[in-house]
Amino acid sequence: MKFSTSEENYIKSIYGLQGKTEKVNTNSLAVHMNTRAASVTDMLKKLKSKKLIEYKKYYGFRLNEFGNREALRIIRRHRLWEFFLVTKLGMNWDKVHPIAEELEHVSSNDLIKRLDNYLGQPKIDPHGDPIPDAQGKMPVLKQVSLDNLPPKKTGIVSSVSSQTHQMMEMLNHYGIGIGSQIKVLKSFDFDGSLQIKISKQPACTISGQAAQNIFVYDDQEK
Amino acid sequence: MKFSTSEENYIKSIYGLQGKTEKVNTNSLAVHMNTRAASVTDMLKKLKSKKLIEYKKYYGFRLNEFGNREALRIIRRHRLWEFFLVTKLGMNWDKVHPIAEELEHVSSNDLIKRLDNYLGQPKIDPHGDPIPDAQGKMPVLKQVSLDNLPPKKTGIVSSVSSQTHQMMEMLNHYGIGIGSQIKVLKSFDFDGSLQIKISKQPACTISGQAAQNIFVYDDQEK
DNA sequence: AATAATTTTTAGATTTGTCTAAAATAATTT
DNA sequence: AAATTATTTTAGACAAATCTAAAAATTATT
Repeated sequence: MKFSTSEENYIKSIYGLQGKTEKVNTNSLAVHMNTRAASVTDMLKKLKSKKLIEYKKYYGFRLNEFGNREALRIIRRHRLWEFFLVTKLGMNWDKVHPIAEELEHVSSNDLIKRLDNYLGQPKIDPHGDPIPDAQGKMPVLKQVSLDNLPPKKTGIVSSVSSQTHQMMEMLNHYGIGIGSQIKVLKSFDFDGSLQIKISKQPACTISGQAAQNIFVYDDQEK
Repeated sequence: MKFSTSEENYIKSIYGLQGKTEKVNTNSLAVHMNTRAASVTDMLKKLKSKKLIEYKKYYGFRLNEFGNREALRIIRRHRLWEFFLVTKLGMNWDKVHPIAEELEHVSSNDLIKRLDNYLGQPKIDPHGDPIPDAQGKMPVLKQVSLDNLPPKKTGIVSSVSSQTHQMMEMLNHYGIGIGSQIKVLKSFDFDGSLQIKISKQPACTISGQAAQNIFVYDDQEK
């Protein structure tokens, strides 16, 4: 089934809110979407008629099974595009959201399947959020900053906490990017610095400060 | 200035039609866009009020300077996305049009600039159509099928005339893709077969029939 | 429990883009 | 040149998505 851009935006927002509370109320959705309560009510009727939500007047609402599946499909598209924009086009992670907001509504399953493959089936987006798989399952991967990765264990770089010019310069220099496979060879208690190895590159050393700002997830977890 | 998806589609269609005839008439645009003449008239009023077209009632219309610039920006986006879909995601060129139709309306200049760079500033899309540059200039590059490329002259593969499984298998095998730099070392009059060299690969031989279906453009032209 | 305050819904209007049917204009034919 | 035909525009309606203002329902307060 196909949904309009507006419907998709509502679905996504409801999904986001119901994560925190059990049932969502009209006003909070209106605030979250920067619109009026009346507009929300109108859309709720439509989403109900399309069987995406449970909704009782004056009571509250939530996505049903079908609605949740749809939300996850949209979130998957959004996060894959964000990953693309950062890793392939070199945009900063704090700039990609509004563009992914537009790209996520392009509705071709084949496109998304190919994009996913092209990007190497990433599990975590550049903000560190998990990317639902094609079945709508959210990977549960714990991320740790590089200084907390046990030595000899490899991790995949999922995100970096700042994308200042200075930080990016250093990461580029060492060949560290999102998706890089990285292993801590040795950590020095003296100053917290780490000797690390990135696949197919010679070992190098980075400061503890740098390591605190690089996040990785466990390679092996299924 | 920002335009709606619908406005952009009209701009693009007018551009396409006025290429052939001098002024465009309401009915032909309606047919071209699969809509009614009345809808076209409505939109013409809006495009006129936004100063994109010259339009005199009952007479005809055409894009003005500003409208043409806008059309070329849209076409640029469309063709860059087509190039992306074919060269990066491996889609067939005869499948990419409807997806590019959606992607072309994503309106971020930074996105397009980066996409262009990422793709290597391509000049020709996978259908063999020129891609306007950032200033809206259409490159004028003559394309020839590989069997017509003079020996010792290098060309860039711009398109292939069929994307059957069999064709793609062969191209993959030889490492020939859109954007490949290719040189004819020797052509054999006996059967039309060609010995060719693709940059960074050993020389190989392809049949005359294959060569007729591979199009290249002149490397050197500015 | 009655009143006040808050939240949600309805009623009706607006904007964008579309449509059909009818009127206006232009082009063709006799 | 008058009549017929074709094209284009207008008038009025409709669907989607939004809004404001008022009414209805719920929740909180005295």
